[in-house]
Amino acid sequence: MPRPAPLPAASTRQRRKEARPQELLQAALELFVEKGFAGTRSEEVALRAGVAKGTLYLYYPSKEDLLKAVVRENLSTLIAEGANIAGNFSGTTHELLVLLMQTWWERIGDTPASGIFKIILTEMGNFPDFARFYLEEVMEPGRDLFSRVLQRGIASGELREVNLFEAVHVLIFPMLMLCLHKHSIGACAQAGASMDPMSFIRTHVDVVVRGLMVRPPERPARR
Amino acid sequence: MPRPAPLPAASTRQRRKEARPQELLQAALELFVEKGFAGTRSEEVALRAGVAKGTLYLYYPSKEDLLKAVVRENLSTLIAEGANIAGNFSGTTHELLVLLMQTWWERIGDTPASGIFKIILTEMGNFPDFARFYLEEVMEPGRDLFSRVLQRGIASGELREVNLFEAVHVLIFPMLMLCLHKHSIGACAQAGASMDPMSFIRTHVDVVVRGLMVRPPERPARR
Amino acid sequence: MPRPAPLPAASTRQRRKEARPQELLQAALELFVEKGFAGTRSEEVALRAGVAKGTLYLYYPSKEDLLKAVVRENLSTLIAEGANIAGNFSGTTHELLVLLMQTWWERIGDTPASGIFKIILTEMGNFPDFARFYLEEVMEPGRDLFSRVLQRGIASGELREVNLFEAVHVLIFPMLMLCLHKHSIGACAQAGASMDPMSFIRTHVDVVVRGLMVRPPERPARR
Amino acid sequence: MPRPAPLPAASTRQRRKEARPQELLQAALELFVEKGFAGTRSEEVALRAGVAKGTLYLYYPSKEDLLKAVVRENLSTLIAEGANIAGNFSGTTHELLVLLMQTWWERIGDTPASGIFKIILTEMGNFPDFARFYLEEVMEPGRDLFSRVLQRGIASGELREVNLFEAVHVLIFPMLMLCLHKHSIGACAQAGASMDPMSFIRTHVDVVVRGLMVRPPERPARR
DNA sequence: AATGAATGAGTCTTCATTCAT
DNA sequence: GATGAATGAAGACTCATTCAT
Repeated sequence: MPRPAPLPAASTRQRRKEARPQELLQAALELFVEKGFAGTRSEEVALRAGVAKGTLYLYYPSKEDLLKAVVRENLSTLIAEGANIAGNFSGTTHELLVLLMQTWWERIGDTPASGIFKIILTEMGNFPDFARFYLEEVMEPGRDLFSRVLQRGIASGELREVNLFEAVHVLIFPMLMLCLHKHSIGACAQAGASMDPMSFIRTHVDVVVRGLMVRPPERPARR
Repeated sequence: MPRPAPLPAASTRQRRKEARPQELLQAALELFVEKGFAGTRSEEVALRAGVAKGTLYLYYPSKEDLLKAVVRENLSTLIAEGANIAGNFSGTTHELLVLLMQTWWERIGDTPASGIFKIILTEMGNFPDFARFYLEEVMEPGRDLFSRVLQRGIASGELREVNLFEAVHVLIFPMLMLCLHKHSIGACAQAGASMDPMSFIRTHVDVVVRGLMVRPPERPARR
Repeated sequence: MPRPAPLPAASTRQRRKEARPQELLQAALELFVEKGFAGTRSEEVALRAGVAKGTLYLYYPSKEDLLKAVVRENLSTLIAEGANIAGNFSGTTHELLVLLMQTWWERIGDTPASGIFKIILTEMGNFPDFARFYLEEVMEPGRDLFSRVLQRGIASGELREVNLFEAVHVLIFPMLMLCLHKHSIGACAQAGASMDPMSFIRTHVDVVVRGLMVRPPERPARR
Repeated sequence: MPRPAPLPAASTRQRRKEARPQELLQAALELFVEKGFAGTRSEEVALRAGVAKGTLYLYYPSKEDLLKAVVRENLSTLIAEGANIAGNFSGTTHELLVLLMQTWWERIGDTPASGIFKIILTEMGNFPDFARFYLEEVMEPGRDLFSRVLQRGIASGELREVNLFEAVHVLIFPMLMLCLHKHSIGACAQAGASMDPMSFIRTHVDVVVRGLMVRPPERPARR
């Protein structure tokens, strides 16, 4: 990919200016996840983003607006990723679920964006529009995605008939807890034997898919 | 000032006075869960407990101490219940797990004490001793309990050999999410189709235990 | 001066509490007049009233509300006094006007309440409801009062027919300027020969009433 | 980029540059009058003058200096006009006073410069040098001017002997109030019946001069 | 010269905590 | 013990001023 134009290379100031919103959102996400929204001072956010107190307010008119921007930013990431991953797939349902979960972990779980779940969890009560936001834009699409996958498996005879709504949550909940865990206990030094997320995901999907199968393989292939 | 009636019950005032710490802890738990620790005004706690601002400080020297008392109180509840539930049991591992989970939900999940998980999750970062507290007194005992149950199942030939540590989390994580869910989305009016926890727990344990079985029943017994 | 009743003498705290709003309004009036609303720090008001910063906010939810309370308080004083002064009077129009003006000066002009005119003047632009407030509750009643007095004089043959609206302002404007003057130049040490307000008022009314008379006295009685 | 037209007049940019200080002072005067000095943001001044925030500081080193320049500028206008208006006059004192007042209104009262009185009034307390400034350069010359006019009238037998100092203020105060009025109530939409200043001035001078006359005309000539 | 992004001192306001009653 | 008036440290936000472009 040749980059023929030597580029006028916008001045440092200009370049910073364009990057600012992202940098501030990044810093805010981290701090809101670490210390909570109310527990984070707006100056801390600015400082972590490498600017002064006042600069924050050039980009976001209030701390609350900053929070909203953080949520919007990271929620749309989630939505986009979700839709993206669904795609066309032709393997077994088991394989599809493993792929979905692993991809999701790589793209979100293993990313600062994973912190958004903690924010949503804690601030949904204080900012009711987050609830609508999250339900409509994330939870429902996510549930639908997994519902369709399970239905596909049932239709193909791979899986037995179960309460879809509940089964979907059996699949999803551990993934969410993995994110929450990462930003709570996982962030504490004391935490002993930590889990390898990828390995956990394989075990999780393996156990759940087996549990949903009409008839599991005679001889467990792996592990 | 004679107190003529020896009375089996202390005076109302006396009774209230003795109940105060409990009432304050109760109010604090609720508010800390709803709005977060930093987002809760100490006067709110007092008011919800039916006393004046100053009274709170007669019982707890600071808001932080109040939080610590809330956590200690509810964590010890957790511990006590945990030890209580384990007990001697002679049925199948599946039955034992269903019993454990249902009992746990009845005693804790369906109780205000379930909010403690949200508090722990959000405040662990700000109050590092909570981490030690929680890890040593709750998580490890809990993990051990379920580890032993699974090992029992493996030993008896019911379950296949899996990574115990991970399998335990596949069992536990959805239970924790159930609590967190209850205090976030579950508390929002907008939340659509809500889940019946008891039914979810049955499905969850059913799916996971099947997924862990050496060879699941030829004919699914239920559902 | 006997003080027969030993008086239950409400506790100092209680007594202060009841006096607070007044004391704060008093301090706020003074400072807003001296330095303008925007130029006065809310802490200054509190300090001048002898309380701490935070105490102000126990009584008035914001600096702006404090301003509104100051205006309301002093405007209602004005209104009350105005109605009071009008009264029944049986002397000449000249005498009535002198009495009105002198009373008004004693009750308001020579009082901290006189500062309200400066506040109204400067803040009317920033707080449009003050305009309505002042117009309806003060200016119009005041204009009406003086209009009626002049009409009385015209009806009795004392005064010639003039444009009432304008004549009223010829009477009123110097009185208002006297107040404004007192809180601007009058408050500056450098101001040289200062004016005796009472004397000025006599001269003012004397000149204006003569100027309005059908035929002034052959021989000026005084001065 | 050729600039073909040599142009007899300096480039637009040049012209604008030379006009800048005036434009800034004009904008500042308006805003300080509307919202007060403390209530005006320096950026607003720049924007109203059509330049960017920083440009203001190329001309005035601080907001306070800007205020001082505004006051100086408009005070010297006042002084110049004052001296200008006095002139040689040969009619009656009444005619002279009407002429003086009307000219003053045309040149100042009906001009943005009239706002200076509001600024002086409100900022005299915060900027004590304004007091000296205003007293020495405006008030005293003004008082002297009117004093001389009245003395001329007394000397000529037109006017009776009165306390000159007070009489001068009876003449001046309504003129000042006219200006203040224009920038407060007069600027509010709600204000009902507004006054025609020129008509008011005639009535005012008429009434006051009659009131000062030794013996007013047997038959009032006008109105 | 002109701009406007950035700064940080200064304000308003909140709220944990104290203490006279 | 209980109260709630009072306090003042702390935090959100503004805006005069600077300075790189």
